[in-house]
Amino acid sequence: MNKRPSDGPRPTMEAVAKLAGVSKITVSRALRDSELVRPELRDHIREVARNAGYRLNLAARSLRTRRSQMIAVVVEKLIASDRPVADPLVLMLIGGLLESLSPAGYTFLLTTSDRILESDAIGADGIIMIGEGEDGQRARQVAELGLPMVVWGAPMPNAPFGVVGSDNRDGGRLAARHLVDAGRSKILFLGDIRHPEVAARHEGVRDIVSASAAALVSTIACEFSRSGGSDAVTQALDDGVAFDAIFAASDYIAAGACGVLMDRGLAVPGDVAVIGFDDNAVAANHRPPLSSVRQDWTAAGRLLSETLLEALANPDEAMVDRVLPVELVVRETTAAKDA
Amino acid sequence: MNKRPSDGPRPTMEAVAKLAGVSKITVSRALRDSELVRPELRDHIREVARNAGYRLNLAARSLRTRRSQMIAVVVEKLIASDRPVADPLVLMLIGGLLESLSPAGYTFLLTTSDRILESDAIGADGIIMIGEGEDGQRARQVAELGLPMVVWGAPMPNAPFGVVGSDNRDGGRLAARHLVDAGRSKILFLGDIRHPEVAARHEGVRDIVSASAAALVSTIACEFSRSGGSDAVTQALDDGVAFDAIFAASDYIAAGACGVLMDRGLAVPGDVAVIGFDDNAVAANHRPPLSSVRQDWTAAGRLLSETLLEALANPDEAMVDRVLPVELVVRETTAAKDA
DNA sequence: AAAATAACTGATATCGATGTCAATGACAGA
DNA sequence: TCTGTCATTGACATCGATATCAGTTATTTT
Repeated sequence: MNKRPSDGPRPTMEAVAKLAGVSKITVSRALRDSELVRPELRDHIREVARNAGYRLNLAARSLRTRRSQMIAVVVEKLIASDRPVADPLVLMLIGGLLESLSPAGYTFLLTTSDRILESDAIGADGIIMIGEGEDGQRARQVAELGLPMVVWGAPMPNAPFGVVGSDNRDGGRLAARHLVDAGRSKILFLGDIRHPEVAARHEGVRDIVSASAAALVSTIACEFSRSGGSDAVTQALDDGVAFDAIFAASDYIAAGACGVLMDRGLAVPGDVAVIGFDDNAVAANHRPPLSSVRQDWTAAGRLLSETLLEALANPDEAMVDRVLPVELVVRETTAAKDA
Repeated sequence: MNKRPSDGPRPTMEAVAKLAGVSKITVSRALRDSELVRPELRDHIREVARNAGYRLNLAARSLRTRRSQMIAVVVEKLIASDRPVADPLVLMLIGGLLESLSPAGYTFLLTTSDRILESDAIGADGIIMIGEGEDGQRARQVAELGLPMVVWGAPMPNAPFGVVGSDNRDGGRLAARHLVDAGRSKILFLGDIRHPEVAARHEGVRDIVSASAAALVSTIACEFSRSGGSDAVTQALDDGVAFDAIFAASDYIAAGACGVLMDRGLAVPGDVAVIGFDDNAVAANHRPPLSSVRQDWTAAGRLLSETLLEALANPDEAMVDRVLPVELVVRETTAAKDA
């Protein structure tokens, strides 16, 4: 049997040491695979420990070693029903994080930025933050805590933390070029460019239109939600803006936009081509299937944690920002104009 | 200024005590709002602590109090690209958990069942598990760790843990009754009934058909994914099963099913009515909009954590299972047959 | 065979907080 | 003046692990 016999409190190292006839420090070493302990003795101790149902006390270890082996993962808000952070993609990112943090012996503390700022204790060795907040203010505040930190977002000058993010500008370029190639010439941009990542996408779009015959006819700020998209398109239509293509900063926005267009009798992609961003489940399930720009969130998670782990290992070196490539996913909402 | 002046290591209580001219135990009490300390002195100590940039060392506290104030939240797997657990709904649940765990002073450790089982230390005061795994095996294994535990799923007899879940059977009933009311009589059930929650939905459906003129013509096991749904329907069609309604165990399955039906020239809901389960973003964004059975995940999160916190407070009392109501959401895929 | 080296194992102090119980001073009542 | 009570504050031990340095044997070297 490999459970402890009695149901009393769990044994400590001291107890295991007594059972195995050695000192507790030797138990400590044996369990940590130290070469200082004779192999047979080590195995013996391990067996004794297992039979006794021994489990390491993390609090004690952390206190002594001054490392908690925990990483705080900070999200802006979890259930703001329509922010991008409530997206399944965030789960993928978290999956990627788990995948690389766990083998390195780290566990994973989930919080929001509000909470980590107000709490009087942290108990993590480092921070991974998902989304910088408008202008990166939020990230700067969290960085004040003084822990090594990496954030997912757009690179910022003079940031006191590392940044990992998708190549948003290139994403904007890919999408815009695709629209232009499909014969579109009047692009409507939906998204809030105060958000650094969206700003980068916007620049990408401008890179393309300024080098072609197409034009960026209007930019309308909106929330990252279905209703944000519908409202924005409604406004554009009511304002009499003429456009034959929409670049939306998220798939949700794109879906909302499509809905309004079709309700008003405009064909997608016949009259207006639409492309989203993220390539989430909504895009693939949309009718007609939505073209989009895919971000590789699992890879993102891995890269974030790798970057942080490196920083933890070399506290003195400055952190490097990293950029992940994005990929154009062509579906039906961006078919060529004449097709 | 409210940051510590020098960049040395953070001060301990001992240091704060020296600065404030008291003993460290008094500092401890002051920071914990004990009435044992004279109010003015308490305020003074707090100010000194803040100016010194003092932060409580959680490891030390945990070691002494034998409580970590952390709850492990265990998910089956995070990125099995198409399992329900990779659903945004899980994020809502997590949001609900955070919402009630944080005010109670608990933080939140995210892991998978694999990892919690293999690790040699836990460091949490209790466990919340999302999904029991097939037959509840997984949950039983995790329960062996000996920590208070609550799982999200279907109630099980003799479980060594508390169970909180939606009223799946009633969900099955609501959906089936709705289909019957819409004039359907040959229902196809898509979902794996080895999964306890799906089994309960299946029973609910049978409750209704056995009390009406309708029939449950076939039950086909499939994965919780779009492709699972397409495969299952394809099989049913190829086998020559005759049906005019589909109950799918998730919205993804339903979406996959609709795709195949329409590709084969069958109208939804004209020829076949389809209803999903969960009511996630895919359902609302589907064309035509998908009817579904909604689970309130945020409430679920709250209920899970409340149940666990109660168990933590009264270790001796047995845990009670709890059931959350579900709600029928009627959209277009289940319009009446003759309409 | 003596001395030097290697290979293990152990004793002690320590990480930073808090529970327990003792000590101090102020003040009321006898 | 002396004792008892209340209100505060402090000393000490302790939670369970690990770093450091000091032993204790084997093993090799000369």
